[in-house]
Amino acid sequence: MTADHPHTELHDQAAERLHADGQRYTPQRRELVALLAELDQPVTIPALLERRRDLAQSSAYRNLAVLEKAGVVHRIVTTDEFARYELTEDLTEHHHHHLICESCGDVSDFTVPPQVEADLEAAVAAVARRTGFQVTDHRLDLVGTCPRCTG
Amino acid sequence: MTADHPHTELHDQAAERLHADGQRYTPQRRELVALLAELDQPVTIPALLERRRDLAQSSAYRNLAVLEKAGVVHRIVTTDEFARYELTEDLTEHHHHHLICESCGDVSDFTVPPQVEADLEAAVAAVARRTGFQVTDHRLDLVGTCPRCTG
DNA sequence: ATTTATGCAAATCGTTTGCAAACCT
DNA sequence: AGGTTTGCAAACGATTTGCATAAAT
Repeated sequence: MTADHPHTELHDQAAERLHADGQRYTPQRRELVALLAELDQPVTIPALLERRRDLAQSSAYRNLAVLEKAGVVHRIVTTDEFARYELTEDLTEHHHHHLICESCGDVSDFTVPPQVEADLEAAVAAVARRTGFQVTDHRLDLVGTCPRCTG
Repeated sequence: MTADHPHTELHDQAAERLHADGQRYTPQRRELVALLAELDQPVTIPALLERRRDLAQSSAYRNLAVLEKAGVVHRIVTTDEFARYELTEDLTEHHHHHLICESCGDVSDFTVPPQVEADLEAAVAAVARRTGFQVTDHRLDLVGTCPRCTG
């Protein structure tokens, strides 16, 4: 992070959520949050470790689990063997969905028009009502081939 | 399977797709397809093995991979540690989405009204055009708690 | 006969965990 | 001091793979 702390609010919120969950916002956890904010795309743990060689693998796994439980990060499982992490939507204030590349495993974000999103929400609510399922999250993933892999 | 073969067409299609992929429709593969048709819900491999004790674990993994590559089954990865398999949509002729229970890991199917689905398709096509991403599949998952786990 | 499928047991690899040292407060 | 976090190395567990046997063509 640079000297003028562009993500102060982000870190404050992260700290608050961790404390609410009885956890500390340690330097390493802060570093993980900063890194995720910087990368702005769901990232695998190996990729995180490559970026920050000072992070111990086991601590990264443990801390991301802690951050997930506190609602600071979101864990995404795609079709490949790696889990990916990103900041939760309400921290980035950016509701979005995922483009999953079957070829390289890369995940990027996209949004749909508010109108479609609203219809989707309504349909989701209807399903919830009908089935008795308590919906906490909806995910719209597009699976296919990213431009880089298409060639 | 019963004597009057209620799923003849299903097996014919499965056989055709495997052959198109240079693979055989062996008895064990047929059994897996029959089992998936019967269960009518995405199932983990341990669950399949429990139902059919005669299936070797490694063969189940291998054959489901073969069936997936041939486009007969679809592999679903949720947040828990097990992958789940179901017949592909165009074999069951039933476009649907998934309700994923965070508590018990169970996955069930649901559909949205045709209108919403159509809007969704259109939005997806627009995203594809805009991003250059080649979309082969879209998935709408609702994550939450199923009625059984709600109590 | 030759290729392909199967089953067992062993290997693989992302992730988790035990434990001792370092770090808070 | 008392509890938490960290890092290393070892353990775990779903999935994959090597290899010898069985089946299919």
